[in-house]
Amino acid sequence: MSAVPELRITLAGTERAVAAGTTAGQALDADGRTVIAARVNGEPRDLDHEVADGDTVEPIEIGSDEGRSILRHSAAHIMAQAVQELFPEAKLGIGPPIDNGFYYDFDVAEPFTPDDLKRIEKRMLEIVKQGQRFERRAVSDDDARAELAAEPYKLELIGLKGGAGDAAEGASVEVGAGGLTIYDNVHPRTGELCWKDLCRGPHLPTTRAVPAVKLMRSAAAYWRGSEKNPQLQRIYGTAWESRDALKEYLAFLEEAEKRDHRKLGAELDLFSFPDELGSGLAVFHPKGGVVRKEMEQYSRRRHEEAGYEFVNTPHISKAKLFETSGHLPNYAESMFPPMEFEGQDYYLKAMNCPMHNLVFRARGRSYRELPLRLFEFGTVYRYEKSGVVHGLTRARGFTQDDAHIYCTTEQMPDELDTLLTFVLDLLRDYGLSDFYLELSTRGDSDKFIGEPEEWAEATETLRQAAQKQDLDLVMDPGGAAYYGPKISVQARDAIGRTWQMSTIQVDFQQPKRFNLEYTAADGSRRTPVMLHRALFGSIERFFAVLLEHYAGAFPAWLAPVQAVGIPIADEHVPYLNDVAARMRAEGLRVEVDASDDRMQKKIRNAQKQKVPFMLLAGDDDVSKGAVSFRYRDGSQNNGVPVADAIAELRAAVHDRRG
RNA sequence: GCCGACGUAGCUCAAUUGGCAGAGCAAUCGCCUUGUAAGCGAUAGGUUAGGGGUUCAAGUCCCCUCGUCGGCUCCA
Repeated sequence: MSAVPELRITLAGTERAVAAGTTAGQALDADGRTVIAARVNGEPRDLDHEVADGDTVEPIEIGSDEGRSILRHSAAHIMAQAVQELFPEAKLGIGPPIDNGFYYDFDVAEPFTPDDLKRIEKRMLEIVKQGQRFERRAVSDDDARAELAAEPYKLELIGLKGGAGDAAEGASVEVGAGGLTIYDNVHPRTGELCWKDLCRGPHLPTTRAVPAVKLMRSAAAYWRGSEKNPQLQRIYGTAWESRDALKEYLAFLEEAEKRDHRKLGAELDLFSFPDELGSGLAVFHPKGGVVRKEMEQYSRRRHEEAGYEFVNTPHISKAKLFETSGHLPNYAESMFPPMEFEGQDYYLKAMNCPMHNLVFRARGRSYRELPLRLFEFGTVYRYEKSGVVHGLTRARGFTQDDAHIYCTTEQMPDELDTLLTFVLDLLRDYGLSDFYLELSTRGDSDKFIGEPEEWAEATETLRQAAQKQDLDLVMDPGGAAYYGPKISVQARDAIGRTWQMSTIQVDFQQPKRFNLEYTAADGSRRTPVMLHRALFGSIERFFAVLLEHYAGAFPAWLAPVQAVGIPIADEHVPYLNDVAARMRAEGLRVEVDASDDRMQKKIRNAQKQKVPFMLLAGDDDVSKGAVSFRYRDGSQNNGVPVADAIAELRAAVHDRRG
């Protein structure tokens, strides 16, 4: 590298001279293990990409988001190579990096077995050990077609190039916007070509730069994401910048499994899904009922304070109502089939809004009544496809905390503003604190109805309301409901997973379809704007989110049993019964464990039920008129006078603390 | 709905690969029990998801139905 400098590049913010032919890796002095790629003028590139005069070159580290994507994409290549070595008939689909890992789709005669996955993973580790080089090569479309003649799916992707919007998710990693490139995997010593794939890149310099990789599962997936296409076999894997990072990820998965609300629901005796009822239909047990009742009561109180009026509507209706609302033509297949009697089709309601519209329309409305906020815990039934039901988060019958707000166009900005603040405040009260907002807008599809100007205005109003909150705002183009744009509140839970919580939707359509009117101050008749909003989404779903967020250890105000009295010996039971009675008189949910079990066993049982407070009493406590606290975390506070203990419980419940 | 895996006592899991359905926990009964996560004993609990088939013999093999799980698609 003693040649006369010929190029000037920018490195770490300072300009530097390098010889012509210098690669990004050389410029960065990259080791290929921690710095595994480069960003050249903002574009990710391989380390052996030659820099040009005036380039800005930055390192990409393997542990960064971008670095992990490159690592995972490279791991997907390695997996595909292993698969084709072991299953020469396998045809390649696509293989992009995804959150926490990667996948690759294959067309094979037989689905992969867990045993196959083990063999594939073993072969992958051999490839990693070999240290094959990833080498980039530009090809013409025709050459690519010739080289990939045996890969029908790749040929299809080449044909799609340019029409990127049409391509399946992930296909852009194969064929970018520019010319086609193929990556060759080359044996480091023999120079032998081991494998190749159509790919935009970039990649790790060699397979050896994969520090930790593991195959997770296989499953079928439709080619290019369409039900109409054949199903390919997808293998999911994960790859990380270190063994420790992989271990941490696996521990996270284990923790998520422990928190699974379906599992906790059974362990804590909260709810169940009896087969006799049918798929996706839950029964809440007494303990789950307590949690649910507390959730509802608090919500109801806050809604009352916020000016909502409570309505009740039936569970079934003549078909005509849902035709008027516009739901039946569009969404008949996700409603339960109708029951027919008295010459009419009756449907189970899948949404509450049409019924609320009827409440609005029941009499003449004045502008003085607006905004009119109608609230209902409305139970709806949706015929979810059999493969999608999932515990309480995707059920076939569930109760929405549903409200519809009718207001004037002029009132809408203020209403949205206070609504969003109200929603976030309430979610915080339930213990969620980490949010971002998503704004879902109209897409190209013809499923969206209504005037573009109305959409634009509503979208802008939503955006302004969102921006007043000091939260990140993510755009979701095409994600709107067919009748209007929406804001949704996304919450991160205790272990960092995000859940879509509340939605706020603007609807210009239904007021028109239902001929909703109010009389304005000047005596004219006008059509109100309608806002749909649910905070929990569904009570069941929110229940599940809280259950997983708290890992079953609900804060005292929600806990089914807030305290358990545990006697040291039988003779202390009457004393604890008396303490418990005093606490119950204060509205606290307290039980005494008077069973034949030993005190240690009782503690274990209460601990497993995640009861917030254990109140122990033996001779010491009885003589002092006290109880000894044991908290869920194992800590203790002994000899607390009963009056203080009651005050402590009351305060914890009142403040909605642990 | 599609692909795959799975379904044994309330729960978690056995059953030597086609040869007598069993254990721990939970439940019930009894004995015992003074300090922070399992005291001891006994009893009861099953048409092996349901139905059909192959076989001298089926929890085990085959087919159908139902359900669950993991994905795909979908989520107004």
